[in-house]
Parts: sequence; structure tokens; C-alpha cells
Amino acid sequence: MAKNYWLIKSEPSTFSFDDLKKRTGQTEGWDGVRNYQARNFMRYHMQVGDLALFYHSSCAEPGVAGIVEITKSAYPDPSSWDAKSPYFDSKSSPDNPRWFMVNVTFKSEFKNFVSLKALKENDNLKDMKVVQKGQRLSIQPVTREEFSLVSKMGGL
DNA sequence: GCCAACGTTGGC
DNA sequence: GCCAACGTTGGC
Repeated sequence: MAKNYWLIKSEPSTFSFDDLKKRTGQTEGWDGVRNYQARNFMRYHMQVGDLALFYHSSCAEPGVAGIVEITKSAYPDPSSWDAKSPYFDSKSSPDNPRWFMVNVTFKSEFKNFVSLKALKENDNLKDMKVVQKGQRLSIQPVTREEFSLVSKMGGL
């Protein structure tokens, strides 16, 4: 089975690549995704062993900080039926979960942060969703070529 | 803080 | 099933 490549967004003020690196086990459950397209990528296409670019959004310098590996495939997101969670959705329940999550684990940190600006300036990356205007998906597929080029730009 | 782009909701 | 209103995302 061919490996898939992804880009996942996080706001560093909420959860940064550095937070993941420092976490015990360097693993985080990727909860809180509340968009059907993003959910479906996780649920139907993400596999253990897939790699993802960890992207910082809504911050002073948006861009890719490093690489994570998918270490657990999609399972129901319990925050969706936790009334105290900011991600609560009354239409989701343990019996009938609407939202799913995966686990991601720190893989490698870029030697140089790859800014959104740098991504935009590279002609070979012009098809990446993240550089396109109005593209807000928090989980996006990237091609193997894009993934390896961005890794190279990051100094890996 | 602004605002464009997009997704979702809900009345009809 | 349409579409206007609203909420959210995210770069700047």
C-alpha cells in the first residue's frame, strides 16, 4: 500500500510543533477537527505510517515546522460529546460518533522553518492547497513530490 | 483588527 | 432544494 502524505494545520498558540516535541511519547490525539472534508481524509485515507507536514496557522509566521507520522488511524473523537469541550457537538454521541481523530507522533524537526512565503515563492509548489487563496482545510493531501521538496527546503 | 473566502444553518 | 444569513478561518 502506497504511503500517503498530508499537511495538517495547528495554531501554535493552541498547540505547536514544539509542544508535540516536548510531550511525553511525543504523541498527540488530533482532536477537534469539525469539518467533513478534513474528517473524511482522516477517516478514510489516513493510514498508520503516513507522514504529514506540521503547519502553523494564524500566527506571526505561518509555515511548516516539521514532520509527524500518523501512528493511529481514525477513531471517534470523544471531545465531540463532551459538553465541556469547545469542540462539543450535540449531534455526536458515543453510539453514533460524528467526528473522528487520529494520533500523530513527532518524526523530525526542520532545520529551517519553511514559511508560507517560501512555499508561495517556489513554483513547483504552486498546486499545493495551502498556498492557494481561500483554502482553509485543516487537513490536506500533498503529493510525494511536494512532501519531499518541502522536506528538502526544511533542511532534511 | 480587517476582511475575503468558505462552510453550515435554517427558513421557505 | 435554494439561498441568504451567519460563523469561522487565516493571511495580512
